[in-house]
Amino acid sequence: MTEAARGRRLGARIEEVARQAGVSKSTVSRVINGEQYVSSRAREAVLAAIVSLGYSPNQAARTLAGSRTNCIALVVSEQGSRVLSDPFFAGVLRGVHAELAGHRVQLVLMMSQQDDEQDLVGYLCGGHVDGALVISLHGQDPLPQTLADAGLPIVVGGRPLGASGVPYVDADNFNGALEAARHLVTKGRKRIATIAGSKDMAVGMDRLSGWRRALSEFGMESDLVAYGDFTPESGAAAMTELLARDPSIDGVFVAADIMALGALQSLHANGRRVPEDVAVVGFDDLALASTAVPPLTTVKQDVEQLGRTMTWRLLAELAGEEGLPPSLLLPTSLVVRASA
Amino acid sequence: MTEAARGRRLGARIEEVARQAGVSKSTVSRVINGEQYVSSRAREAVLAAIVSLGYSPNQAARTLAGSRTNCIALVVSEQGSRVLSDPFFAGVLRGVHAELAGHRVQLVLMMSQQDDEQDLVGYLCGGHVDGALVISLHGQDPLPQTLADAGLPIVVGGRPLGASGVPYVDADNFNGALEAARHLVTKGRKRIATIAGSKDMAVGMDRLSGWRRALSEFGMESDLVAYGDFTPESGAAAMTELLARDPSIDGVFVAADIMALGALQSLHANGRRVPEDVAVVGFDDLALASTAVPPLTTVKQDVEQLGRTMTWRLLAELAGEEGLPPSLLLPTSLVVRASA
DNA sequence: CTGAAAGCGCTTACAG
DNA sequence: CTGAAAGCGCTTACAG
Repeated sequence: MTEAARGRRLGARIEEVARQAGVSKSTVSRVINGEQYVSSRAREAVLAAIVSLGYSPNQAARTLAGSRTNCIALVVSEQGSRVLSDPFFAGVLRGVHAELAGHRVQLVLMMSQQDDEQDLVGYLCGGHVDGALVISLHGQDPLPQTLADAGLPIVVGGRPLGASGVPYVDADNFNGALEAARHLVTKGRKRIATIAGSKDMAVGMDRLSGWRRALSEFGMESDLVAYGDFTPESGAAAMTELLARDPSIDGVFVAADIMALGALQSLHANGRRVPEDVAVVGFDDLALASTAVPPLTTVKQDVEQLGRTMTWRLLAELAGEEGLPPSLLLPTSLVVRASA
Repeated sequence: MTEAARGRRLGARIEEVARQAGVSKSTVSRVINGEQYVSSRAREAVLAAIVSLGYSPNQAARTLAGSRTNCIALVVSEQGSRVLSDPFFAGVLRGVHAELAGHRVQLVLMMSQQDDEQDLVGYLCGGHVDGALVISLHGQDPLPQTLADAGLPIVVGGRPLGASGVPYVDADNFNGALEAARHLVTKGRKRIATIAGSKDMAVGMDRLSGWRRALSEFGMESDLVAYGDFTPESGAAAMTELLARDPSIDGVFVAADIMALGALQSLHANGRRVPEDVAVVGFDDLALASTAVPPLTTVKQDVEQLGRTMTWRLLAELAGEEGLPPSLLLPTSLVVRASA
């Protein structure tokens, strides 16, 4: 490896900046770290020297000397391969990146493989990052609790089931589903079913609760529930099951667009017209919702905003802000298209 | 910030490992770094101590002391927001991650915003990473050359136009396009056009060259060229233009599936049946190629393999391997579906 | 508001 | 094959 690649002999040291500015290393350090008690004369001299030398502090040295690492991790707790193609992941990543702009904080991407969760925890808690954003949790994943217990500042994307008291940001799934189901009632639907997500994920449960609440508001029975696993196939199977249980179904709230796609296929195969015979509302507002046949009425969640808010929350905590809300819910909105 | 979050008081130091193993810090360091001259007795004692203490070396200290950082960067040289939703990016990321597994090398994700390329270069060449993977270059981006000149080991994804002598990995665009065009000839097409990618990207030019070569093999004229910019709209516009220039077109090679989608729309709007009147071949084999109407015959490139190979090449260079090929071309394969 | 000095946890010649 | 010592480039009490 070349000297340059190892960061040696490349650019100035803090010592040279100090010399050029006519102050001590301590003062340069104070300026770099934005500390309070520095005379404006010293500050200006240091800033000028930094620019003229093209000085950039050595992060390894800063970290070792006890300050922060200026790195945060984005931890994807799941089979990495699948998740990376997920539009959810892409949206979150976009948001994280947007929020990080101008913060001089690097993003380290980590994926927990089943076999090396020990390594992951060791790395994260070993002082290599200042904090972590954790997304894509399945069921009762112990990771957030483990990290939080170790004292690492974290923010989870989506309400974690296995951890309490851990800060998280989530879409307002309950109210989104509530609005979706109300919309179906408003459209005159009398027999409204739902295709819910997995029982071991908060996102599934929260959307189911919202649907239940809406029906109970109108004194309707909430007995028509089938479960899927966020695949089109499971959506189709659930829809077929529901139609068998009650052929008079005239409305269905599907807890994810990806499952709604399967439900549309099943409805078509069973001779139902959408929305004439059965109105369908999805959730997420993926790109494919608007190109579905018919275009899907759905609940829009802003995934990029989720990434931004998680990042903001974490950076705020790292900055020592007090009184931060432990968790945050992002509003959703109903996007009405042809399917309901 | 808590002590734990700063990496202090958490786990053992090299000193404690040395004490427990009954050797010096130097020897522990040698074992950790897999050096040759360590007695097997010492090695075993150190390994045992490491396990029993749950020791994990402090990366900042290792970096500062002059060894490598064990971080590589994935640099996305473009408006981050767009790229992240791109299936190309997702595929590369998947490959990079897969190849990194077991290497104890962290991935730092960086995106070059137009305004802070200076910062980017400073960070990358400032000794914070051992090397970089650079993807998504538009036109004559000077970034690869800049990084290479600074002595940073890099591997570029896709042949860079603005840099010579910089190692890169790319799909074999020339031969892929050659095969696509030959396929059209084989199918009896007499008047074959192409919709090429932007002139300022190697991927566009290489695919165009392959198409040209195939037609020349058969003594056919390669005059029907229109250019797009890798959007469906540009594909539709280019197709419309081509049909206006020569209504007798009966085959078209489109340099990207995403543009082929637009071309299909244009053909439909102009009353052409696919493949009866005009046969269409795309490139990439995106998921949407198989669900297009009609399903698209296309040239498959393995994007995940691209990510893997880039990573392998970089790690090999960092490991000091000699005689590595400066650049690598990955084979493509024709996937025949209904459109041609 | 400022500087001298110690120390962060490793690696690496150097000497043996 | 092994150990003692210097040094990587910063930050941080401490004293002024």
